[in-house]
Amino acid sequence: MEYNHRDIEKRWVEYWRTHRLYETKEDPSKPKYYVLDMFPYPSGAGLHVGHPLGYIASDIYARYKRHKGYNVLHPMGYDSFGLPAEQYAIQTGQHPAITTERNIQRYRQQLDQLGLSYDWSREVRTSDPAYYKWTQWIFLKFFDSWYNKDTDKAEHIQSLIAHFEKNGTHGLNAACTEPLEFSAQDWANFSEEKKQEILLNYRLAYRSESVVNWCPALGTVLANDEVKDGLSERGGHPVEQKKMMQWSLRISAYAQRLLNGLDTIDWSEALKESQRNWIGRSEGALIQFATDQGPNITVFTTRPDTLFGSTFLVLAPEHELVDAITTDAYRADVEAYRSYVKSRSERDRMADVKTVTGQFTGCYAIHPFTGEKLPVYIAEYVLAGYGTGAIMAVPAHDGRDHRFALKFQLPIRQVIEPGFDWDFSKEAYEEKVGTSVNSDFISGLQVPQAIQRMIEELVARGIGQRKVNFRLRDAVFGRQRYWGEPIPIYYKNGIPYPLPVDKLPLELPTIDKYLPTEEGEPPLARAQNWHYTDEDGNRWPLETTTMPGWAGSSWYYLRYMDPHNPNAPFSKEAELYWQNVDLYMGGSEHATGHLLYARFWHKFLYDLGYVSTEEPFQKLINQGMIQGMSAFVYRIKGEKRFVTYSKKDQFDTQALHVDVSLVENNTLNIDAFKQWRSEYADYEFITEDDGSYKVGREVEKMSKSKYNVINPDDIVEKYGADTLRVYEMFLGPIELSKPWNTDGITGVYNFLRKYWRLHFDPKGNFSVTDDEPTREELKILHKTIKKVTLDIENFSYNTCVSAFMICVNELSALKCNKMQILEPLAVLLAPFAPHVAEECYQKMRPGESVLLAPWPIWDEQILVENTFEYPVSFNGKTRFNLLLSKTLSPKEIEEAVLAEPKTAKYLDGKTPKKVIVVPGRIINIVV
RNA sequence: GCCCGGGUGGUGGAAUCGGUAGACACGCAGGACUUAAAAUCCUGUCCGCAGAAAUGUGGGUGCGGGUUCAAGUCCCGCCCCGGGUACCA
Repeated sequence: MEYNHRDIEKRWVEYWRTHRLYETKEDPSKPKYYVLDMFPYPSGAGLHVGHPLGYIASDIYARYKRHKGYNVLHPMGYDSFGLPAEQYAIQTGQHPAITTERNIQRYRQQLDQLGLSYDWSREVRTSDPAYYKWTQWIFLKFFDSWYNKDTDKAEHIQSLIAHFEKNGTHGLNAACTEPLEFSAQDWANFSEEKKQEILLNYRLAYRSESVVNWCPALGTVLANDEVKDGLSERGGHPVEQKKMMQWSLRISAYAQRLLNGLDTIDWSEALKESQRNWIGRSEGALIQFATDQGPNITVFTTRPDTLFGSTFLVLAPEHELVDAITTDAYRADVEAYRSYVKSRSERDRMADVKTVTGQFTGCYAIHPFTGEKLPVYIAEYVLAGYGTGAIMAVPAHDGRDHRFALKFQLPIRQVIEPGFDWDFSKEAYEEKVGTSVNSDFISGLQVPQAIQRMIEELVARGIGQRKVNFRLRDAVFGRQRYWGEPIPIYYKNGIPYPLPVDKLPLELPTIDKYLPTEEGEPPLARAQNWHYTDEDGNRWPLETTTMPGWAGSSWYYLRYMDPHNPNAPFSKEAELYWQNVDLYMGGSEHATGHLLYARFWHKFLYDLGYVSTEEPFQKLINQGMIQGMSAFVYRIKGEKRFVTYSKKDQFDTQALHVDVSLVENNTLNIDAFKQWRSEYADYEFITEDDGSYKVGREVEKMSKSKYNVINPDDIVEKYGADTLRVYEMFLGPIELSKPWNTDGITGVYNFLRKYWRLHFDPKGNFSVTDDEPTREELKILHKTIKKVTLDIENFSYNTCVSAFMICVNELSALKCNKMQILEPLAVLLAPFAPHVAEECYQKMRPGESVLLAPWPIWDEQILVENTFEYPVSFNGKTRFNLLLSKTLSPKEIEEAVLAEPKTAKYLDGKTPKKVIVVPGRIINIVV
């Protein structure tokens, strides 16, 4: 009998399930540890080999922590609202809930095969009304809250109303959309509608105009990645930028706290840096410019010290003052330019710096100090959403302004002296280092002092103020889609009101088609009876947009703590026990989206007293992406012939993706290919000289459409879950991206067989003995315990696997079959290959699960070495090794090495200048 | 464009603190066992050059510079690849 993974894995999966070893209860006698994976979107393509990378890595840690005596929460669920299911529904008419359910079942089946230690009794699904009831509940909390900048936290809207009743806006310091001013008397006299409108200006969930990709032909809003080169990906229709009334969440109120919190959590510096950049705090000033067309223009600048170098102003084309300042002579040109900009996405506008475009408005601003007339332009490189949507251009000290000035032949005026030669006609000098020149009262000051002095002067003259600006924008929260959480709001005379809590969940209605209405209303507008009937029997229309994909994923980690609670999102007790996630594993593509939104929701819930921690995820690890290795065949254009890779350049060819399952060692199975694509059955193949057809290869994202998806099922079937688990960890560091390649999998499979054979004789009989281990065997074991323990703590799983291989190789060479060695080894291996470890462990300790065994501890005494083989190098080049006692002092080592006959040879008669001795490391002789 | 990663043999990768570059695997080559194959086991394998071999010798961690007794590791300037860029999740 040989190692039989099918038999072993089936048996122990069943055992763990019936013994409920993965289920977790709150247990105050043990320390808690919460290990979480970013839950997947259950796509129709099923799980691919990239998904398990993070799941296995976190599973190993969860299992390790259980061995270490922690009460581990390790749940899993599904982010089951999303666009692909809706797309599929549009095409087939199939309700997204049905396809989603089917996909989830497939995911579950695939996850179950991998031996992951999830507590499935805690599963959550974002599209389940029992879950999204609480997503809606949290939304209503946002709606009922405002942000008090004095207490620096969210408060109930009642305290704002109380403030208005007492003082109006006087003394109010609140996050808002527009600054407002009114008295307590005014407030008392406002109509109900007016009051509600004012409150909306302060609520954390509010409505405002924001810009979207509008596709008139499809009658819907598109995501940026549904737009390619200004056309919709579906159908290729033109897409324009359009302003639309939308729900937003006031995340900007939390910008500073989101920034500060980063210092308290254990995430990679790279990830934190991404979030810092995304939040984008910058200190500067607002400066007002008078114009010859009436209205003042307020600009935001981080470089008020360069005000004297400003030679023109630029407004975002969408800026609200554009109409007011444009002179009649330029109105037509300005309109034409604005319609051009409408066709450009924000990303195009930022990415494309080579094409400089803009339009003069005919308006001139007045320089506040020199009185000089500065032309006012509109240009796409100024974005409406950042700062005030208007800038003072300083071409000498800003690259974008410089390019613009060259294109429109505007003056470039140096106001900072870098202290070395600089050709301002060629390039802007952007560094914040140097001395102010040509700048009146700040001339001679260094940049930081010049900035301060300028702001003081602006404030003194009443034409400017100090301002901290954040790049972080409020998060648009409405989607023109069907497959998302309905927003629990109804409208009375156009004013939004919250649905009473006892009406939650507001469930998705059934509709005939998953498309927008003919009038361009979102799909929910198709629903019959999409109304709220109040206590008096009045019917009010309900909100028709739904929540974005990130709504449900912003708090799911809290629901796992108490997943079936019908009365609250989670109980106070469960929250106090589990607190927050200790280890969060997921892809780096979520660096600024999900991870910022979830932190924001968490802080909001903290302000309201629902959670007891300020940050949701203490430690976070990004697993790398497993990429696909796409294969290509080359069709000769206009002919019925394919040409092999090495000869493709002799023809004009077109590369076509070919399914990677039809390729082995870069050789295409031509018959299988013809069967796969019958339209190519009569094609001719120009092959290599040996008659084979070689495909081209390219590393790409794993995707169904690229025919490069590798599914874990076949590997589990052929080699078993343990092999897949160990292999994926062996591939390299978890945070590194790499293409999937099964070439090395036999090495891992052989290792597990070799491990198994330590316990069984060639006939398959269990053959472990109680003999006392030798010192050498103990040394191998303890070396491995140390290495594996430390490497798990560092999440360096690939080197753990190497350590296991070395250990098993060495034990095999010694023919070691001793229980005192193999029992601790089984515990060490259990997090990585739980099935085979359980098989071997239970042979040694019948009826006891390896999952519950305590983690072995290494004995440093056994590992002590008293000699070290020093590499001896000459001028940094290693020449030979020298075995010396570890007890020698550096001086004795130096003497020993100089006495060594080989040393004389490399000295070649010269005297050493210097001998560097690092005890226990290296000897370097400088000649 | 901007922000964040990454680049080491034929391949995946190791080198945890600036201290022997290439651990552990895959692949390849040779050998043992076998009628044969598979499986297994053994040996070799960064690249040149010299040598029958032992060995000697030079080069080498994307490219170009620098710091240091010593650089894959630190610093400066480039090149290439991947991810994100606010309605994919």
